[in-house]
Amino acid sequence: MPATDAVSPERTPLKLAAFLPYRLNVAAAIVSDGLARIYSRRFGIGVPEWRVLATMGEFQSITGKAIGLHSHMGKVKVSRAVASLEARGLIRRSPNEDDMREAFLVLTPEGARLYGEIAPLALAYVERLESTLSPSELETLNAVLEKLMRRTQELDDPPA
Amino acid sequence: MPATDAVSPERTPLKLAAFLPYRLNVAAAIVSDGLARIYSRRFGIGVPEWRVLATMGEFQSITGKAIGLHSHMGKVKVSRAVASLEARGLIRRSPNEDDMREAFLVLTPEGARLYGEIAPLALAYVERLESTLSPSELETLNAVLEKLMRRTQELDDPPA
DNA sequence: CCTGGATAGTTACGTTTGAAACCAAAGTCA
DNA sequence: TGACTTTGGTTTCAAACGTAACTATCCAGG
Repeated sequence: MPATDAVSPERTPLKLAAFLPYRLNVAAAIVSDGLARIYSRRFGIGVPEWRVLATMGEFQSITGKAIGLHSHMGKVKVSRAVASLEARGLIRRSPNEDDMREAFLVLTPEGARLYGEIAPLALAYVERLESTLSPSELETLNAVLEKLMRRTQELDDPPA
Repeated sequence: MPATDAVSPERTPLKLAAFLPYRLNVAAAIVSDGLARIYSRRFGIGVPEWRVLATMGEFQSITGKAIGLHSHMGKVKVSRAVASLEARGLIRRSPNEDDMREAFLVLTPEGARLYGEIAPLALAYVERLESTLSPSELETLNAVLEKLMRRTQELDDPPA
């Protein structure tokens, strides 16, 4: 048996390369970067802007709050992305007469055109990605991601 | 058929909630946050510091460069995380006499103790996570993550 | 040797980020 | 009606980040 091992890092089998949170993060970052490479330089937008655009392509008219919920971004990030897109004339605010706190956001024609350009590229990118997976792998992946998203939030570590 | 639809966002079937890069990112973020909640407040460290610690628990003695490679972090991030851990007395630099540019980093006894505390918690966390997946799901997940990491990097979008 | 790259790591600097404070418009309730 | 709270959204501020520049060391080729 090995000599005194009292203080040295216990032989926990924690290998980073096999550690799920790490692996997930790296995979997500790589995939995300790959996609971003397609739109960031070419169209001068970042991930938050892209998420807002994507959401607005999906729902023609939508409030900032709803964008945040749908795109998993905090209100600060949404606010800034929206401001930036508005400044570039890609979206427009249409005030909600029934509640003057919020406004409906709408793609301008230029915004719609840009979205129409990026979306197919983005779809083609995931197409290429997913084509490396078998149908059953893809199905399982989606099911697993679903479970992870659901399950984790319930795991609000119970007080010792 | 619908009236003129020339400019409006084409009916691309791009639903963010079903879009792989987005889903991956969200899942990774949620999982990562769940884990971070375990160590960030309780032990006052962030993700980069945790990654360095995890790497060092795996390889008793390792250079900054190697940490970066193993933990998928840039040298700046590694440098800062290492500096912070060193300042807190959790790791120590042991100069490499054969190459004075680099130094081997080693866990101090306190560092090892801290690692010994966090690692089991981290492992228990993924345990809980993975227990929601069937063995075959887990296996597929790992295979898929592997593929995504490999494949994506090759997809350096070919010049038009 | 010594001069011109490389390489490990740090520092400087501008950008991005999120928490918390803030603002204005709605709701609540007495 | 008029306080008090809540809610959508913005702003502020300090921390975290990445790129690029820098330092110090090492390694070739001449």
